[in-house]
Amino acid sequence: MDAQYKPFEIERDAQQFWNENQCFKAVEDANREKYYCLSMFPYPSGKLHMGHVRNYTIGDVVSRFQRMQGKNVMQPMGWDAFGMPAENAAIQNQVPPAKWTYDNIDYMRQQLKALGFAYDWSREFATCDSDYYRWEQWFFTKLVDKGLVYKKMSTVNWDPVDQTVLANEQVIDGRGWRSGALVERKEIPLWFLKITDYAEELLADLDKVEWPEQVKTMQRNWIGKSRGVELAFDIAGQSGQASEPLRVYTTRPDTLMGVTYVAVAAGHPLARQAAESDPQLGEFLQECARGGTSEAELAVMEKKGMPTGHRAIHPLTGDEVPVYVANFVLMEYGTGAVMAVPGHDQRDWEFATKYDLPIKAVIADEHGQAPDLSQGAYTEHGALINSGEFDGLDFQAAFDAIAARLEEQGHGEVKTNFRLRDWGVARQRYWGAPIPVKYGPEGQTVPLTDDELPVELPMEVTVDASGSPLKKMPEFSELGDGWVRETDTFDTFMESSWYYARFACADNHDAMLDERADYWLPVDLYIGGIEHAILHLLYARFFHKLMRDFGLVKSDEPFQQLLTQGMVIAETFYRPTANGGKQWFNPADVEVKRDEKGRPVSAVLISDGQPVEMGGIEKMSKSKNNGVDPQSMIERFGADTVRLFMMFAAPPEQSLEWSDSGVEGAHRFLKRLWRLVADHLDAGSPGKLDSAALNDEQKALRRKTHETIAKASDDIGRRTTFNTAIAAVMELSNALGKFEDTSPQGLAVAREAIEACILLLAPITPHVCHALWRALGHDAPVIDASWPKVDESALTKDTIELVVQVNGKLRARLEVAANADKASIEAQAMQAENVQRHIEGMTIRKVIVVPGKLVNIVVG
RNA sequence: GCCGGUGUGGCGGAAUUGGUAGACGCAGCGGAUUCAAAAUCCGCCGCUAGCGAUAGCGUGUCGGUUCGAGUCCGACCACCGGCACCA
Repeated sequence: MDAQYKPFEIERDAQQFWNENQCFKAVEDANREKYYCLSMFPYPSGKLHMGHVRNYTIGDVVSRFQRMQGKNVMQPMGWDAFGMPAENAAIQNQVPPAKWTYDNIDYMRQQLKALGFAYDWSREFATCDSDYYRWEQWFFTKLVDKGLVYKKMSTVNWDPVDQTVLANEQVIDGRGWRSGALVERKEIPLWFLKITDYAEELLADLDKVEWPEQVKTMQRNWIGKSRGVELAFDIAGQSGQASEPLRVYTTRPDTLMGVTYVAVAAGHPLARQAAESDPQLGEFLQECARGGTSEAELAVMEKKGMPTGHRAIHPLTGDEVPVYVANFVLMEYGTGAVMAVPGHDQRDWEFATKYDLPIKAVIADEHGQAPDLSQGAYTEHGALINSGEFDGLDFQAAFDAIAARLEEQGHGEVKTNFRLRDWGVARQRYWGAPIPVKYGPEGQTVPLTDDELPVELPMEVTVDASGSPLKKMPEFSELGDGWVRETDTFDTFMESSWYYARFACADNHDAMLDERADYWLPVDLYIGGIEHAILHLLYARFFHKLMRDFGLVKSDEPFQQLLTQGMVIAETFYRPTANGGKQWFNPADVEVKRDEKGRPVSAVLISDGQPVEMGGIEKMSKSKNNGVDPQSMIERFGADTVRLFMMFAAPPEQSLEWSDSGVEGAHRFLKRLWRLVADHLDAGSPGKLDSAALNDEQKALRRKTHETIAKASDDIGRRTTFNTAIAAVMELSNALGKFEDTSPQGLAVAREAIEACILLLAPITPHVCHALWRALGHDAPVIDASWPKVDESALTKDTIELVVQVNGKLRARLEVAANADKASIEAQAMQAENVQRHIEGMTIRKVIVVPGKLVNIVVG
C-alpha cells in the first residue's frame, strides 16, 4: 500500500466504487429490518454552509452505522426549493426564481456528492417540481371537501409604499426593509388549515415519540392546553341597538371578583362602534394598527389603552366596570377581549397603575392575609377574600363554585382552550405552490377538480418588489366567463410537511403515496436544527395525521426519534466604519496574534497588516461574514477530514465552534492512522490470535481494543455522542502507536486493534476506511462489514485502582485485587501513608466503601 | 415580554446512575531529527505556594441538601434558539 495518505485519490476511488455498484440504492425488503434515516432537506440558497455539512454528516454516520448493524437503510436527499430568497435574488439580479433555484441545486448536489454521503440519489426531488407539489394541491382539495380548510380575515404586515405584504423578517423596527415605510397591520382574507381540530392528539402523541424532552416541552407549551371558563359580560343599557355581550376566557375564574375593568382589541366591534362618536378614540385605533404583527413585537411594546365609554356588567355582582381598548389585546387570539384582574395579574396591574384603575385583592397570600399590591400583582394561588360567598375557598373549590354559578345564570361555562391557532397557509408571493381554488362571477369559491390539476406555476416572470407577479398575469389568473384563479401560494411549510413520505415513492406519477410509504415510515431518526423545534415539526406531525386520516399512511407520527443539532459558530472580526456601522471581515482573511500562553490578544487583516476588532464568536452568517466555506476545506484536506472534525469538535446537540487548527488536528490523526496501518503491514504477517497465550502487554492492548468497541458502540448507537466515540478510537490508536511487539501474537493483537479502529471509524470517515480495509486484504467493502463485537472475556482485570478520601478529600490511591472484600479494602485504605497523616488523632465516625470506585473515611 | 436551552483550563470539549474534575484534541512550552525549515516523533501543560513530597483553591454568581455536588434543590447573572409570513 501507498506509504502516504492521499485523500483526494482515496476519496475519488471510494466514491466511484459506491457509485458504480449503486451501494446506497434502497430497495424495499419485507424480510429485513428497515431503517429510515433522514436529515432535514436544505433550502437551495446557493452553496452548502457548515450547518448543512454538520447536519448531513450526522445523518450519514448514523446511516452507515445502522447498515453495519445489518439494517436495510434508506437515506434520501432533496430540496426545499420554494421560498423568499429566490424572489429576492430575482429582484436583485433579474434571474427568474426557477433558474436561480435549479442552478443552485445543481451546484449543491455536486458538493454533497464530494462529501461522500450515502444517499439514494434515485429518490431525489425538489419541492418546486410540479410532479411534487401537484399532490399537495390535490390533497388540499380533499381537505376542503372534508371541511378542514376555511378562509377568514387575518392580519398581515402591509408596506404602504411597496404595496406589498411583508414577512415578519422583512419588518425592521416597524418599517419595511426595502421602502423604509412605517408598516401597517392590514386585514385580508386568507386560507387556514384546522390544525386546532388535532390539538388534543398532537399533544397526547408527544408521548409516543423518542424526542428530546426540551422539544416536547416546547411543543406542549406551544399547543398550550388550558382549562378555564368562558364567560360573558353584558354591556350596560345602551339605548337603541343592543350590544352583544362581551365574551372573555380566563384560566383564573377564582379571581373573578377582582375584575375592575375589561379590555378589548382595537378591531373589536365594540371599539369600532365607540370610535364612531369619539374621534380621539378613532385616532387611537389608528395608532394600534401601526407596527408589525409578530408576537415578540407585541409583547415588548408599550402597553397602551383608552376607555371606550362603554361599561360592562359584572356577571356575578352586577357592578359596572369600564371597557377599555388595549393595544396588546388582539382580535384573532381567542375572543378579542379579556377580563382584567390587576390584583393578581402582572400585566393587568401595570395597565391599571398606568391608568389609575382600581386594584382589588381577592386572593390571600400564604399567611392568609391580603397581599401587598403596592409593588406588583400577587399571582400565586390562594384562598379567596373579598369575594362574598366564595371567601375562604381554595383555587380548585373557587374555580368549581364560580364556574357552577356562572353556568346556572347562563353567563358562562367551563371550557378547555388551546393556545395553538389555526395554520394560515396562504402567502401573497410568487415562488410557491399555487393554491388550487377558483372564484366565480357570483363570488363562488370552488376547489379545483382532479382533472384541473396541477396548477403549474408559470416559470417565466418578472419579479419586482411590488407584490406577487401572479396577480399581474391575466394569462395565469383569468379563466374566462368571469372565473378567476386564486393567486396566493402555499406557505413553504406545506412542502416540508410531507416530503419525508414522498421519498418512499418519489417515482409514483399516479398517486401521492403508495404502500412503500408504510414500509419505510415512520422515519427512524430525523436530524435537523433546533430552530425547527416547534413550527416545522408541529406542522409535519399535523400533516402526517391528515394523511393518515385520509388513508395514505398507517402510522400516527412521522418521526420516531429526533436529534436536534446545534449551530456552527465562528470568530467574527470587524472595523468600525465612518457612518457608525461595522465592516465585517472573514476569519480566513484575518491573522490572530497571541500572547506567550496562546491567548488571543489582537488581530490584523492579512491584506493590509492593520488591526481589526475581535467581535466575539457568533453563528456563521452572511451578515457577520464569518462563514467558513466547506468547499475550500474539502479542497484543502479532503472530505474525511472535514467530516471527522465536525463530529469530533462537539456533541451534536451543542453549538460547534469552527477552528482551523482543529481541522488540521483531525487531518493529522488520519495521516497517523494511515501510517499505523502501513507500518503494521510492513512488520510482517500476524499469527492466529490465541487469547489464552497472551503476555500482560498483549492482554492490555486487547482489553483496550474491546473497551473501545464497547464505548464507541454505545456512544454512536445509543448516546449519539460521536465526539467521545472518536476520542476513544484516538486513545486506542495512541496505545497502538506505543505497542511495538512484532511477534506473531503481538501482530495478531495489533491487527485486531487496527481493524477495530477502521470499523469504528468507517461511518465517520468512510473513504479512508474503505481504502484501509482493502489494504488489509478484505475483498468485501467495509460498508458491508459487520460492526465489531465485544469479547467480554478480554475485559477482565486482575487489579483495580481505588481512591481513598478523608472527609471527601482525595488523599491516596490504592491498587487492590479486583475481588477484594470490603474489610480488606478498608484495612488497606487505613494503612496508606497519606491517609494515616490525615486521620491521626481523629475519631473515625464512618467509613463508606463504594465498590470499584472509592473509600471515604469520615473523621471528626 | 413569554417558552426552551447553555455556562467546566489559554481554547473546543470529557466526566453516561450523586463517587478520582479536566479523557481526547487544539494552542503553548521544552527536546529529538534536519545544513535549515516544513513535516514527524518524545516530554510538560488548571491556578497559587513549595526544590519536592504535598497543601490550599477551582466547574457563571450566591445560598442549601449530602459522608461526598460539575451533576440534586432555591434565587440570581450572562449568552443562545423559538415566538405562528426566514427556512
